[in-house]
Amino acid sequence: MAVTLKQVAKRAGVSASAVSRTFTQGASVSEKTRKKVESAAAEMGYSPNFLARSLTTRRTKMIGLVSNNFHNPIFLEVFDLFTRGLQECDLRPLLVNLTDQTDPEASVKMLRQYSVDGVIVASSTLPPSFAKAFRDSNMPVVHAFGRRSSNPQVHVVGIDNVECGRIAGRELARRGYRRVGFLGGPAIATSTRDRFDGFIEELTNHPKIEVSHSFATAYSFDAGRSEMCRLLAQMTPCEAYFCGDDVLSIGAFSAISSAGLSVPDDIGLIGLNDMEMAGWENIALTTIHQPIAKIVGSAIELILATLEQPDRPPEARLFLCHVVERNTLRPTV
Amino acid sequence: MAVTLKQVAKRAGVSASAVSRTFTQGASVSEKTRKKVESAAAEMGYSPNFLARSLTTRRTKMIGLVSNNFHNPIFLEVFDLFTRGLQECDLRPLLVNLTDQTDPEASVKMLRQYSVDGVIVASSTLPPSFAKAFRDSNMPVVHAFGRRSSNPQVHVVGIDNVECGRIAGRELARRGYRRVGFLGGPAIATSTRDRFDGFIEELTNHPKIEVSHSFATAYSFDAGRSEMCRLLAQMTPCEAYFCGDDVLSIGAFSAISSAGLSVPDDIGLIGLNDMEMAGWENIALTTIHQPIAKIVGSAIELILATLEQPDRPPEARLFLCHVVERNTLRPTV
DNA sequence: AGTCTTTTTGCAACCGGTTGCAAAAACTTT
DNA sequence: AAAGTTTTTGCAACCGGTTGCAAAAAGACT
Repeated sequence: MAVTLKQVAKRAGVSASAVSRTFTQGASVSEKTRKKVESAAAEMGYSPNFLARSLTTRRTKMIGLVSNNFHNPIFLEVFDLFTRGLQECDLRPLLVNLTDQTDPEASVKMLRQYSVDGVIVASSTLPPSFAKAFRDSNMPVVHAFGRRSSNPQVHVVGIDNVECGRIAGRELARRGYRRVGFLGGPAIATSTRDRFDGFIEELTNHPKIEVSHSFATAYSFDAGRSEMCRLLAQMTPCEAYFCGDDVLSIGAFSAISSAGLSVPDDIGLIGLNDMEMAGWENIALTTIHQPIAKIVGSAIELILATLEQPDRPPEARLFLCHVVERNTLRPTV
Repeated sequence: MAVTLKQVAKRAGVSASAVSRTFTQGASVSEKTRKKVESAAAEMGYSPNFLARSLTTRRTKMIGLVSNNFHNPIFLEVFDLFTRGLQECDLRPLLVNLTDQTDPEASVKMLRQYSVDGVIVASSTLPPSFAKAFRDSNMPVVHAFGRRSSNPQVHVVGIDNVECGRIAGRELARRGYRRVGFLGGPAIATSTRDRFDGFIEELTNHPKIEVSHSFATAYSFDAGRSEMCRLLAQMTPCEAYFCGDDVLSIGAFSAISSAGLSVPDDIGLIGLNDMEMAGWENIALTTIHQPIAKIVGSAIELILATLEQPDRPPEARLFLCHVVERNTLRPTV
């Protein structure tokens, strides 16, 4: 159905190679034949078939974009940034939505079958071993929002979650809270564990502060809300909570309001991410800003570099985070 | 690098065709050679290259998923549903993010170059002509969340936006509001115009009700908020507003609270979509429910059917919407 | 005009698969 | 065991391109 190179060659009265060369960057064609080919191609509406081309060039210009965070609103921003960024580099994202059913091996196999040039794993909950599976299969891979590891096996771009935990601990201490809690995401998620560790570590410097912790079942509004309901019902709640994610904070916020308590007067909250919604005036969440545009940009840059140079040693790029003060923590005393 | 069919053939001591047939549904291979091939393939870690295969089969099993709604949280739900649904049908979404820069022709060309089997346009703001460009280029296409047209040129799956406008008008009238407003999305968006038309039409049945209207610059929180701020400043506001989208409603809500007014005591709001967030307890938006899971499911079903039978006459599948009552309209009198 | 360079060109093989066709192999039937 | 039928198999051509190579064409220089 579609016009092929051969048809164009015939029409232009040249060989197939001539046509191919006209559409290949930096190939040797005279101005005269180039013109002939171009006008024939234009008349017939020809454009080269990328997949056929990829067979010999071994480049599909497709990047597997793998994620399992389709329930956290921040990922809409992440997808927007990734798709725009990739498009600007002339790459196309082949999307993989990891559900509980899909096993890792299957997605590795699938992306290999489609010969993607590289893979970006965008998730803060998947273990490093997941990204490594792609590496083991000889695909360039970058784990965005992933965990730094002591001897990195794959490229990681993200934040220092342990440091974020410390920042949160420091901030609550600075505000004079004496009983604080950590309300994390899923206990198995690497990001949760790291944030927790940093939080605890920082607060050991403040022995007078009582610390407790609990985990929500997911990074979602509902999980945050029901975990906070549980906390409010069970015991005397803490004075302030560090929630492992903004969407958890908002869920917790909702639970606190429903219980007839006030944020920040009765209970303080600090989140993590600084997603768009955190800045909405009716939410106004005090939170730790994660520079997602930088992370995404850097992840793309890194995957591009790795396409050029596949054996580039694994690198970890971690960006700094900072507190954005809004209205969910009481003022410094 | 990757293992090829020929290498497997050699190892198994059979012809290339035998290997190919082993991996092709319904091809004729004896049990004996199939076993030989399968064990050789397993040992070598072979799996067929889909793109090479697509050259002869003319099926890539890739679907272009085109959208421009990366700022409306409901689209995270939409992407989740689409990607899961497509994966279940053994199809892969190639994502295209239409920005203001990318022109339609370019994306048609791009998806043709990648030989996608079909295209799903997921947008409530693109004109029908956009989807038609794919059709004109001989690609199966379904416009999800699109506009019904009197003589449909492409498949459309969505809701009846005019009817939604009527529902909103009827609901506000039923509650005894006497001065109501339409706060729409971008004035050029087809969905906005249709919702507006239905709203006005319905309210002509209630001549005693005063109606005004205005448009936000985008379907976004900020746009909704700033438009509502403008309305509150300029004149005596209406008693209730129909906002063209939930995220606009939430923005408007925020503006109203900031002005020291109460929803629904001072001003009532009804949205459209019923996105996840509308149900969050601290928002509790009364809104018109759009059955997105049904829409997405139906869009996938329709694209599948069109792959089988490309000349299937264009079809419009519109789903019914209904009001979900929460806390942003005053009780019926 | 003749020789030497450089550029442009087409041939043919290849990328990794699929598939129509006819021959070979395996069964049935008599 | 021979003939007929069905199933399995490999050959070779093809899908839509790219590319190394050697020959042809164009340009530079005596």
